[in-house]
Amino acid sequence: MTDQSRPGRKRSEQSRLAILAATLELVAEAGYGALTIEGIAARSGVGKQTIYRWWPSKADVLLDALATKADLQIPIPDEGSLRADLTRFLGRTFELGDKSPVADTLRALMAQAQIDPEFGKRFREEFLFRRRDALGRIVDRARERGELPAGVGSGTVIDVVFGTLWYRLLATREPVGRGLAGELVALLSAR
Amino acid sequence: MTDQSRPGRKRSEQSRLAILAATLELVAEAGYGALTIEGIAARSGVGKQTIYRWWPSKADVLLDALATKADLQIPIPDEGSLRADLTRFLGRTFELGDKSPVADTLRALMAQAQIDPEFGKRFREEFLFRRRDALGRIVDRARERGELPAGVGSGTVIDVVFGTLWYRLLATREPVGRGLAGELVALLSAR
Amino acid sequence: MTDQSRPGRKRSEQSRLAILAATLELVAEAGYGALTIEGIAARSGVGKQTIYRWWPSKADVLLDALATKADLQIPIPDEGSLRADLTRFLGRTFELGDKSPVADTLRALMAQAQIDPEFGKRFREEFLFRRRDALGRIVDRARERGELPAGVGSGTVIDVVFGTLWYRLLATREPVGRGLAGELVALLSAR
Amino acid sequence: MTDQSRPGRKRSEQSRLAILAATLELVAEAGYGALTIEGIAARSGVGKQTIYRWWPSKADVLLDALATKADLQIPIPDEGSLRADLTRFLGRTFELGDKSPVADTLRALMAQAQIDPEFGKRFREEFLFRRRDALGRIVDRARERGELPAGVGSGTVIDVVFGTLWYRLLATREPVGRGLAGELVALLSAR
DNA sequence: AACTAAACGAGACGGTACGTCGTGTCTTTCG
DNA sequence: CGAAAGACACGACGTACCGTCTCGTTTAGTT
Repeated sequence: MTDQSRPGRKRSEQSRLAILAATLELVAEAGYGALTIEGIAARSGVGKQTIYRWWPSKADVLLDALATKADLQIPIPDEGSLRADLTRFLGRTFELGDKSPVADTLRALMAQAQIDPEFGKRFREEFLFRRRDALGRIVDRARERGELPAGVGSGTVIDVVFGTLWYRLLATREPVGRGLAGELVALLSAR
Repeated sequence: MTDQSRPGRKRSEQSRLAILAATLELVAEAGYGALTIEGIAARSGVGKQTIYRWWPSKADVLLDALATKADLQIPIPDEGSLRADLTRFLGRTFELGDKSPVADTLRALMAQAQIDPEFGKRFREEFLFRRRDALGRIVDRARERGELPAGVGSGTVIDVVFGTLWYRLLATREPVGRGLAGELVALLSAR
Repeated sequence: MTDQSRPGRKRSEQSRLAILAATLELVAEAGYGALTIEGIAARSGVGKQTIYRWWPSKADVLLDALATKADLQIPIPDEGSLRADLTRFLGRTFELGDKSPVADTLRALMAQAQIDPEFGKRFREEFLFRRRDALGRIVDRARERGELPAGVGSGTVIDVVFGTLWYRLLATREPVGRGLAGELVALLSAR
Repeated sequence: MTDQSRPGRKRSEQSRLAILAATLELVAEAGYGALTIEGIAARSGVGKQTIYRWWPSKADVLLDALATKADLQIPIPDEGSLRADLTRFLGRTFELGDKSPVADTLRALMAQAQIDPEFGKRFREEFLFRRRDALGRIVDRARERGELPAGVGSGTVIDVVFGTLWYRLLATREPVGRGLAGELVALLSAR
């Protein structure tokens, strides 16, 4: 389909990996604010053009690097109760988000999504909404089982969960510990 | 103390206002990503030095502009019930945050707070934590009245409320309508 | 010897001509300053490598294109007098050099010969010195007939003739009209 | 007039001189083909913008550097005879043009004048035509004294002199020695 | 009234990074 | 195996802003 055999040199996988690796290193070392395309190119031994050819912005490189390194795919548990599913889902999410370099990167991406509208669209569609969909499945099943309080839409439940997580990440910068999972479960369970 | 009468020319209030006005105009016209100190100076007919003299970064100018224009101070209601207090507090908050230019500015500031650690500190202390404190009073009173579910800390309640708001602002970009207030109240009330 | 039947595909005459034609078109359209190998390849529908394979620089392509298009070979007249020979030689030269695209190309080549020493060497040997030799024959015959002023070397006579032509081309950019031939003849004839 | 007192920082003479010096050094070391604005800025410890602010192209920087270093103003002699005036004028010219770095620079400027039409105009008006005017005075006086051959216009005389010099510089690259002056005088004197 | 001191608009300065263009090379596929 | 297509590392381009630094000017106290 997309990989029909075209003439011409093929994209260098080696360069691609070097770019992603260099990007993560640089963000870890000096923060997203100091990340530059020029710097990535220099560190990875690549021409700038090679970066511009394949990614529309440095935030996209970073998102790609994050996705390639940390497998962001979180399995959707199905254990028969909201309590169990949510605990497991959040536990897995915390595991990722608590690693400081991953947390820093997520912060930077969410920030850049606000400042660069084009990237914002991609970030929402390729990252945020996928996570929403995953949680959505869990919530839908819980609703069918009658585990959710009436008067609170499924969308809102999802917003509350991710909202709290992101708020801790962005605003209070407290580690999103184990306790939070229990509190959210308590709050969201029908009583 | 600080404002002891010193010799020399006084700070020009006219320049200050021109800078803040120009800043808001420019953000409204082309977005925060296109905001530059150079542009603010040109638009407001001011030397760049005058901006650097009084604000540490362009985000600080913007925060100042926002505070000067929209009164961000939200009164802390005390109507005797969590339901009433929260509804009123959120209603007042939505009023502000639903005006698109204000929402855009808040998004930009939260974004910049992630990217520029120095500004992040100021933004948290001078803006985010003040809002938290206001809501904290409401929550504390509700707790005393036993209106809150057990097993959920006051901090978490606050995180849930603001988290949901910010998440809608930053991630889903849905208008934070009236309905949300009711849903949050329902969720947070002891049952 | 050199054209022994070698294995492999033969050089494509079609590509060669397309390259030369494209080169002349591009110079005519936007000037030598805007001429690029990349542009020639694109215009002629040829891979860049094909150009690099057969010419050492874009100036060489242009020189080749000029030689292929305008026959630069000027016959050496022998009419028995310096006056007649020189008039005829210069007339034929002017015919060529007054066509604006040819003049522009010559200017560009002489310029590039100054900037790129490698090409300079080739340009001198393959173009400039051949023209010198042609005029040299005329001058030598005139000298034998005693038509040249004493005290002026043959080399200088040639330098004066070509120097004046090139100077008009490069510096004053005046059309090298008919009159000039007469004046040069007058100046160079023994009196 | 032009130097009316304007607000703002003044142009830095130190930077200007550093730029001109660096330019000459770089041309001398690696040739005009390797001269870059970037290189000049680096060598002179100046920002690129400072160069772009004051000169329209690197050739203009070089022309300025040449004019500042070697005083290109050649005095117009008036000794009463074409022979004496011309000998002196050419002698002074040779002195300059025989210094290899000056010769190389002149070659490069004349070349660039062909490739960049904008610079070409400036080079002709600010350099070539001034030299022509100087020689023009000498020729005019000679004409009044009847020292020039009839049938050869003053403009052509000038073209012959400068043409021969430039041709030697650009094409044969022979040193323009003393002998040439004598031969030109012989050729141009009425007989 | 003279003096001092700070803030002001203007704008040049040394820098850094941008995103683009062209170079010359290398790799792949096709004829 | 030549030739198209096109990716690659590299280097320079010319521009935009950064934050700093003079300038000459204006405005307030302080002597």
